[in-house]
Amino acid sequence: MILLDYRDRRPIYEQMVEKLERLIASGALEPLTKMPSVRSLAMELSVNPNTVQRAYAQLEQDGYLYTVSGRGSFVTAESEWKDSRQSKALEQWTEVTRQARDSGIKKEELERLLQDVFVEEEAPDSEQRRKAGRKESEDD
Amino acid sequence: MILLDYRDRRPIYEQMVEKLERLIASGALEPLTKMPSVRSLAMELSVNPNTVQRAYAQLEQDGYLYTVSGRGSFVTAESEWKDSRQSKALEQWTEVTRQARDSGIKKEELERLLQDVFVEEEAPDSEQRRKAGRKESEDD
DNA sequence: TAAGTGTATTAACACTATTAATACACTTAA
DNA sequence: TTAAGTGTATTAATAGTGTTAATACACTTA
Repeated sequence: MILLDYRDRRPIYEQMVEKLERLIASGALEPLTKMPSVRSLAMELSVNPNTVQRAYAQLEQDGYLYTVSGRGSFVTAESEWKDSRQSKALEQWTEVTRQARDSGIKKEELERLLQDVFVEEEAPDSEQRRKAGRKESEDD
Repeated sequence: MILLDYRDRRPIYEQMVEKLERLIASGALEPLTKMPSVRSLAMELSVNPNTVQRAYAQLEQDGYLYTVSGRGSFVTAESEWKDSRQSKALEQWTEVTRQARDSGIKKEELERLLQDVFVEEEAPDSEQRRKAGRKESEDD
C-alpha cells in the first residue's frame, strides 16, 4: 500500500500519515474503502502496530478516516475532510498574511503575487487528479 | 533591559530574541546603539553568558545586530534587516497561499480576506510606533 | 598588559518524541 | 459460545534533541 523511506529522518508514523493522506486526498483510496487493519499493515511494513495506530489516529483526527471499534478503519467521503482542511488553511493564511503586512509589505504586492500563485494552478492539482482517477508519487 | 518570564515554557534564549527583536523593530533601541555585553546582560538576568550569546547570534543572523569582535554588539539600521524580514515573510506567504489554493479555496475568497487583513492595519503597527518613538509590551 | 569584549568547544542535563510491549474491549462469524 | 479479528489504552524503554553550563581561546582598547 505504501513504502517507507528509511533515509527520511521524520518519524515513521508521520511518513505514513503523509502518504496515506495523499492517497485519500487524490482519490486513489475511495470513500468507504476499508483500510488494512493496524496489525496487518504493521506486519507488512515491519513496524509496531502502535505506530500504525498512531498514524490512523492522526488521519481520523484530520477527518480522512473513521473507525468502528472491532470492525476497522474506513476512508471518509471528501465532504468530511474538505471543510476542516480549508479552515486550517485559511487560518494559517490569515496569520501569515498579517505577518507579511506587519513587515511592511504592501497590499498591492500581495495582490499581484496572489494572481501568480493561482496561475500556477494550471498544473494538475489534487482535485483534478481525483476526478481523472490518476495518482502520483504514491509508491507501491 | 528586558525581563524573563519563568512561566514561559519556551527556552530563555528564544524569549530574549523575541523581546530584543521587538525593541529593535519598534525603534526603542536605535541604530548604532551598543548592546550590553554578553557577560553583563547574563549577570543582570542571572543566566549563562552562552545563553545571551546564543540570542545575540540569532539576532545577528536575522540582521538586527552586528558584532565587532572584542568591541561588542550593536543595533543595525532598519534598512539592514527590513529586506530580509520581508523576503522571509513573502516566501512563507507564497507557500501557505499555495496550500490554501490546493485545498480548494477560491482566489476570490483570498482577495476578500486580504482586504480585511489590511483594514485591521488601522491599529498601530511597528512602523508607526517607531516613527512616534513609542513602545509597547516591552518590559523594564 | 590587564580588563573588557565576543567566540568556540565540549559536556551535562533534561526533556520530549518515538516506538515497543502488553493487556483490554468490541465485533463478527463459525 | 467462542475464537479470531479488529481497534484502544497504558506503560515503559529508548533514543534523540535541545538547552544550558563550564571553560578556554582570541580580539580590542586603554
